[in-house]
Amino acid sequence: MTPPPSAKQKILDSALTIIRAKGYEATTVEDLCQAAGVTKGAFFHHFTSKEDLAVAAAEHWSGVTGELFRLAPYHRHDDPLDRVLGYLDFRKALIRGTLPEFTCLVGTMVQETFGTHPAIREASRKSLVGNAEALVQDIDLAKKKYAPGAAWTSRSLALHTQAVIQGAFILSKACDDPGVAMDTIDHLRRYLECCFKDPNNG
Amino acid sequence: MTPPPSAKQKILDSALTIIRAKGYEATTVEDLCQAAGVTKGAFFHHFTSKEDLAVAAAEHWSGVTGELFRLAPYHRHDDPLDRVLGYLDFRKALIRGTLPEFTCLVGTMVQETFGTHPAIREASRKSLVGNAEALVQDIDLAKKKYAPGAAWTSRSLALHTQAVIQGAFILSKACDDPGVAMDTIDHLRRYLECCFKDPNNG
DNA sequence: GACAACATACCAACCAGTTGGTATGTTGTG
DNA sequence: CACAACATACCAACTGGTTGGTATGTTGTC
Repeated sequence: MTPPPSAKQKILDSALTIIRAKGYEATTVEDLCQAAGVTKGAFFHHFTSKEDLAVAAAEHWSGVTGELFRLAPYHRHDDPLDRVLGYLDFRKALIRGTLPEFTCLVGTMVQETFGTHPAIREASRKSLVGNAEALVQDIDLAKKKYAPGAAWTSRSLALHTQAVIQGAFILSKACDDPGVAMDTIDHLRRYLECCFKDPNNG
Repeated sequence: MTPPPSAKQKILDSALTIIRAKGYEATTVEDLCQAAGVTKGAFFHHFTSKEDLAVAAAEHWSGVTGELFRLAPYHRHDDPLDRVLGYLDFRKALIRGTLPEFTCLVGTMVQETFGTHPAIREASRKSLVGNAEALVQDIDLAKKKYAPGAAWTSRSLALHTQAVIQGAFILSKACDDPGVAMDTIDHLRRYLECCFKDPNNG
């Protein structure tokens, strides 16, 4: 049924894991080849450079996570605010296992490469902003319903959710404790409830 | 009066700038030596390894930023909530110049090294948690005054502020736009106001 | 047989760390 | 004070292993 995974797919899948565990610079091409079970010839057949692989990995990440959120159950709620809060509950539920398993590839990469690899920065930006944009519509509907006069924009609040989630990962990494990320998402959820409770807030 | 800066100090100061711009792994020992105007011999006289330098740089960073916040004007407010909000205004005001100039050294380093360099992770944790702990007392006083029955702990909220600020930097790096970080700090400020407005919130 | 998908063998550049040395204090002692 | 013994701060040159990337096969398939 499913065709055997090609070398390209195996490299991309390995990249998600290894770069999240070691970072972009510390990950060598040979690390990726070994994890994928292919040779360097195969690697440079499919990618022109290590940077090219990182850009492709960011796009692969966008595809994987985009699909994950698109199919998630929180979209079933009738109320747009329930969908927004359900997104946060879903993000919190994803925090399990080891840190490299639940933290964000593009957040990790952009931290290292924003000043040195513009192509990776841009691919990371697209992924992060794409996640935010998937939220804007529901935030906008909830705003019209519950807080039409609020000072903040839906786009700004959507970007804020992504920033908080990224920050939660950094603190978790520093403390080597997934619980710190969960606590921060709890605070974020409380903020959103607050945003939609009183239209004069903000 | 002030003695000429020693090689060690020059290396540490250079490290703050260069590691923030390029990340830990991409920064070479020679990069640091060149920026500091010293030789590799001097480097390895003062630091046993590149990792050792990173730990020392994180501690240097803690000292520099700790002093900056300790001397900042927001402590003058009589009301503890004003001091907490004043801290956020101060953090926002620090966002100027280029990204490597205002983003956080330890947040950058821990992202790359949490799984590979435990000593750097621990030094980064101490710096981040230290920043949070400097806030806990004022948050606690404000909580007793304005929201004694709130569900959240002062420590958890203090850690949350640090997480949001770190996340703000990541989004700014991805978008190559300091304004994104400012917007996120505005949201954080609104959240804190909300936390202390109604003791039933949370 | 032409072309894509790989594998093998290899290289030049780079990089963390070493070596062997000099110059300038500092300290203990008669 | 004088002077030996030692420590600190620093430098220039070198090294051995690593790394991104290349050049050249080989193999399966249309």
